[in-house]
Amino acid sequence: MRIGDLAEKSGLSTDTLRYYEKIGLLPKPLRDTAGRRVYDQTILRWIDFLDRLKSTGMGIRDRLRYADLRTMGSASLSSRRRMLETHRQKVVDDIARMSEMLDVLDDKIDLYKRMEAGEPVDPSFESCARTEHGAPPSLKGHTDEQST
Amino acid sequence: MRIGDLAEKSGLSTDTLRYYEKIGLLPKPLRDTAGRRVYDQTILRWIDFLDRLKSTGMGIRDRLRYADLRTMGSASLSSRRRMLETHRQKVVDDIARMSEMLDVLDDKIDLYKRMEAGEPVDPSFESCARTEHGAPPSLKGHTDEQST
DNA sequence: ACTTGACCTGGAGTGCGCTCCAACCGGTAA
DNA sequence: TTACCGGTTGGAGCGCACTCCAGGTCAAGT
Repeated sequence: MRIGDLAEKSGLSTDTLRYYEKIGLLPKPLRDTAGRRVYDQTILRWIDFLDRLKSTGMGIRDRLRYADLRTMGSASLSSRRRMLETHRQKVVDDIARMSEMLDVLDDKIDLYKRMEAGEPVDPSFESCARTEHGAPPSLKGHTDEQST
Repeated sequence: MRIGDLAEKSGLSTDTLRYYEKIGLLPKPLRDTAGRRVYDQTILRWIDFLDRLKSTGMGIRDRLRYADLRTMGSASLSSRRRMLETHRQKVVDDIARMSEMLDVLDDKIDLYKRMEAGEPVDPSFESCARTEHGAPPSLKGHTDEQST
């Protein structure tokens, strides 16, 4: 498997694969007689896991640290577990934040729909108190142009 | 309310507030006689909403576009609604991806705990087939050093 | 009167994460 | 043989989102 095949299978560009190798995220692969990188299938699992770490918000530093620990073998097992547990908590927190935002968005989308329908809406009585809608009692007469 | 107070209340730095103003995310505030920015309380709701958009993965371009639409008033209501609906779907997808990752992490953390306890573990039989653990039948004898 | 501190502007610098490029090399097919 | 294709390297460039700094103004407190 050469770098082009791996790019296709992994969804990363050849440039990105070489970049990941350069910074140490990917192990240095074997080379064929012409000096070209030759990959084993197993690298795909590692890339997939790296992608997951990245797409769930782990930065390059931590991914690099995890990759380094991985090369150290079983001696680093507990360090890696602790990293994953820390990351797990971040993911849990992120899911909570995302879910909250979903409520905010639903309220807002609903409000906009009602306004588009020409329904008279007083933002002060909107259910969602944590968006920029929902004026406090002290503010009166603000319109969507000011608050949204 | 001056920029320092707003920074404290919003959690953004004064530099960031000025930067947001420069690129157009925040409306240009009034100035006092000395040329200093004076903010109204209502800006806090807008900043909070911008923060939410950002922290749920909306990039600066789209936030800028939304901010621009906002300044156009009610004429942009349906465009804004469509943007929010698009973003809502992204958030839903993100939550799904995060939740999936949670399962992956739980499996992996559990595996590591068992390995730390000295329990013999054959990664081939691991429950989680979508991580870099869980070798396909064709691969045999790979150890954590190769696969994790 | 002087000092302190918050503010002002414009512009440079930073870190992340790629992405692109020039210039080159080697194997294969017409 | 020639042309092409897919690799190789090192290094430059880019978009995002700030962050920091120099050098200045102004208002208020001692």
